[in-house]
Amino acid sequence: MIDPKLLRTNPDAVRASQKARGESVELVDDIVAADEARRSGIARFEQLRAEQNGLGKQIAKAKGDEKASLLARTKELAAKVKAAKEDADAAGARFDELVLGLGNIVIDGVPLGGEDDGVVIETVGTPRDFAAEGFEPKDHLELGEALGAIDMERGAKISGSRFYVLTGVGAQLEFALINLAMAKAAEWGFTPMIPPALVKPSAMAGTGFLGQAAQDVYHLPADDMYLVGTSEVALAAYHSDEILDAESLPRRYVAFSPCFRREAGSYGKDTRGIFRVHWFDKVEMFVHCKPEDAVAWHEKLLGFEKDFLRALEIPFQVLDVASGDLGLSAARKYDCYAWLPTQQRYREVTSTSNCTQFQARRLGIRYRAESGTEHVATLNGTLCAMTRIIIMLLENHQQADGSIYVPEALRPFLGRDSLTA
RNA sequence: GGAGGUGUCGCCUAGUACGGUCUAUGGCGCCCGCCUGCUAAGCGGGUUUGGGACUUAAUCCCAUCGCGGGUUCAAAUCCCGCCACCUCCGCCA
Repeated sequence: MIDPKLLRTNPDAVRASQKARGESVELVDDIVAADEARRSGIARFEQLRAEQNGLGKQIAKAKGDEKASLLARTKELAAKVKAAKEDADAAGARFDELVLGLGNIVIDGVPLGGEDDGVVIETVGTPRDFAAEGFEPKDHLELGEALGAIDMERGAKISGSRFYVLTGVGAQLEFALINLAMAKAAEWGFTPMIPPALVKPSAMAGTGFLGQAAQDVYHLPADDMYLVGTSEVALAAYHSDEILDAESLPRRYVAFSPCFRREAGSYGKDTRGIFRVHWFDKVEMFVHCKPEDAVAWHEKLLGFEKDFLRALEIPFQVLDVASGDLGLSAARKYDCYAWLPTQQRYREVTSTSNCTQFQARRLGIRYRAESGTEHVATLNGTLCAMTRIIIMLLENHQQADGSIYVPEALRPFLGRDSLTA
């Protein structure tokens, strides 16, 4: 949720942000009107209620006839109070409904536009020239099957399309990646976490995944629970309705969790292999910090992501994601796109978002500031999405003989320097 | 899943049988001040959270006793539903 005060003090900023997102600007006017209605409703209720409270005190002391006449008066008032309360509640609900659909305020400097308007701000490493090496690169599935690392057919047999089984070295590779990621994150000061992958509606709504993104989320109706698409959900909700000590910030968490995505609306896209699947495991970084530190932490998270990809010796680009492609919660987002040889293009492997105070407001995560309390800022960033990274390792590090070079950083965790069939 | 118990403003706690000076008690901790060679002790005051009135401060108003409803002029207190935790039983990695 954006700061409701902003609607009164600077509605133009909200309109501009909404426009940048390619969303309805009229919605802002509706919300401003709803806010006005809500506030006047509350004022009316509070005034009546004060009157009623005053009478109540007199009644408590009164006796006999005086009490009877006071009772008659206050009964009438009570009906008015009840009606005013209902009006105020309805206006409040209307406001909430509208304001929760409003995306975060886009940070100045974010490129304007949609999916294709992100700006490449950095390119790291150089894609290999397989032609010069004298062989045609194989894709990750062909390589993975030859190594006995990926079993798509049985994945589909067990769970359907877009499911897989990591087998043998494939499974070992994931464990090695998890351990490398966790070891690095611990060095950077993150606390390791293993949170639930099944969460309540409040956690899902608080992180902004029940809006436009709802069709991509698995819901268990029998229990009204959701399968998370990222551990960001649990790590954000971890401190919901808490007031943190300022000295305890920034709080840095790194979590391992499975991630579930319905991939509705991506029918026919990336159908081969494990690029786009309904479930994968991920190591995710999450930061709760003071609002004024959020931009700096966003850069740090991006730095950690880059460090990890560099350690795996994978060429990649950094994209400053355009305003129309941010998702509800993010005020700015950087994606890392790694080079995928068989597609001759960069594909997304990580994503880091600065959600400013948007999620914290919805979830009630505050800290004690010099004067009063203040909502924290939350940020998240992918450290290692297993399936995507496995793809990149297999394809980028394949050798002419079908073996896979293992980057030095990963060797201590995998216990070998190459993968062979 | 079954039976019972508990949930009060950081922590502990009084209050709930009987609805109304509950404007929620006391202790601990913390903050400010006084006192005092220093420290401790002592003394006085403050200390839930959110919203609002006011230019600020002081002050005041509304809501808030796990959450949501209901009864009532009036609910921490009575009724209903839910949630969390504890104990026991059953089941289970």
